[in-house]
Amino acid sequence: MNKTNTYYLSENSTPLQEYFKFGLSVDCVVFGYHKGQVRVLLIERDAEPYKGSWALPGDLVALDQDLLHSAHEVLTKLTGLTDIFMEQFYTFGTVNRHPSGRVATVGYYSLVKSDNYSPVASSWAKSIEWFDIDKLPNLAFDHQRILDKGLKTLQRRVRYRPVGFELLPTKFTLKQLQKLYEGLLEVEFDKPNFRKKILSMDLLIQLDEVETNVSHRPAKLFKFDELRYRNLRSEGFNFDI
Amino acid sequence: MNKTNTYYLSENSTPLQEYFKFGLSVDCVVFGYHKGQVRVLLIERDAEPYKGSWALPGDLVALDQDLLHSAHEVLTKLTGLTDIFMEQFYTFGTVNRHPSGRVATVGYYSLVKSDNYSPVASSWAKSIEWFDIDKLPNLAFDHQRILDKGLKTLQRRVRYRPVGFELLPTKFTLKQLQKLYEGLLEVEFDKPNFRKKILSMDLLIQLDEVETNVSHRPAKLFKFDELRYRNLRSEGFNFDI
DNA sequence: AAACTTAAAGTAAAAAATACTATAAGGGAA
DNA sequence: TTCCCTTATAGTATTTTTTACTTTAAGTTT
Repeated sequence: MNKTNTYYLSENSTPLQEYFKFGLSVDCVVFGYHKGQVRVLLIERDAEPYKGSWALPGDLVALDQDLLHSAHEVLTKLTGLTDIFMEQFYTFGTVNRHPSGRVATVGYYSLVKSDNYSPVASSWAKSIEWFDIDKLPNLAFDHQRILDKGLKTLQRRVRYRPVGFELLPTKFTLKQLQKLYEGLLEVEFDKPNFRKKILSMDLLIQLDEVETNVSHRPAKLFKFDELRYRNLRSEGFNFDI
Repeated sequence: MNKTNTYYLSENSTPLQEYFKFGLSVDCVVFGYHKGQVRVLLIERDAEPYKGSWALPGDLVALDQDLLHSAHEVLTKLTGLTDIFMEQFYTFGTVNRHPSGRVATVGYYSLVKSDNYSPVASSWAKSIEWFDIDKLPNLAFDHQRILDKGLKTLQRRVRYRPVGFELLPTKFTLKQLQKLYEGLLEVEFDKPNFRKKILSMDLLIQLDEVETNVSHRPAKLFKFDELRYRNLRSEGFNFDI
């Protein structure tokens, strides 16, 4: 039996409504940054299937809901966060990825300061927790694959967009910035060279302040020059770390 | 009425089966390269909705079919091409993007040699044609948006993946390769330096053949070393032009 | 054979990345 | 107060990569 082209012309015997039986879900890979460590937000499922397993926060999309809206709703429900930048990265649609039916899931990722709030488990999650990216439990469904792909996307995009600056306080030291990128990209940079590279971009404004409460020479504080970044971008500049 | 979390715990009144009414489709943005011009393959619809309009080749996915498989099937049916590198780039799922129901569509793009064959319109397409990327007709559904996003993805990815090699004959000269990338990226390269850069990647096998039917010194022919590319990739090598 | 065209190899300067050294500025302990 | 410790910041030297350009080679055309 030919199952293709059904929609555009009824050339085969499969009725149209047989195609409209997909479930569509969103899964959110919420990355958090805290003291040099990248974490990811997971929930412990309190429902079958995979009851008791850890999983990415996600949910089926309602018929009258846009995808990004759905992703935001999931995130807000689980973490209380609103207005978080989220971005789609891939859609996973293998036939047997879900035991309860044919469900394709659209992956979204976001990046937040994980020490800014405490996520609260909602009703369908037994608990919710941050996990360091290198100490993950076994995950439900194909969520490990989704997480991996999300992490790769994050690491790629973080190199070409100054997304990372959003994870720091408004005033920060170059060391903090370096630690941030080292944590996100899982690499180490040479300190003097990292300084040179960042400062040569001319994207930071040096403040007349230094850090306090350190038992050594305090570092100067900087802030991100967002206006200048926008100007440079429009001139063809590409942020690249 | 709370419509969320239905799947994981029945906290609200919407029955589970109400969520399984999505249609899922794939749309293929098939780019072709011909004499310095980038083209895209479009079909003229011979069925409602948008009967008579031009559209991207695409179709609903059957419940027992994987996404990529579906995309390949569409492409094969319309163009006769098989074993073409195709890649997912984005999923479009706006609530009202499709007049006949809630349909989310997964976008795939591919790159082919457009002068290698003549695509044949299949039963549900009145005609099929190559359009230069800057002379497009009005498109059905949200296909213009899908095409735009596909083109942007292509231009980004073509820089750091040897996708472009798919557009050349198996045996090609370095000049052909250069012209190809110049066409795709809309830039010009210095010939000796382009040579050096490409050859230093060690991704080409030099053949014992030269081009024929040219009225000047014939160039050596090369072929792409796919095995070596896979090996290099796994060692962390990144193609970058 | 000379002129012409393009391939292919080579070379030298400039720029960028990398590795490392030196100095400065604070706090803490003696 | 002075010396020591730590980390910030500045600076330098080396290597690697990119860029611009020159030379030589190998074919065809006249």
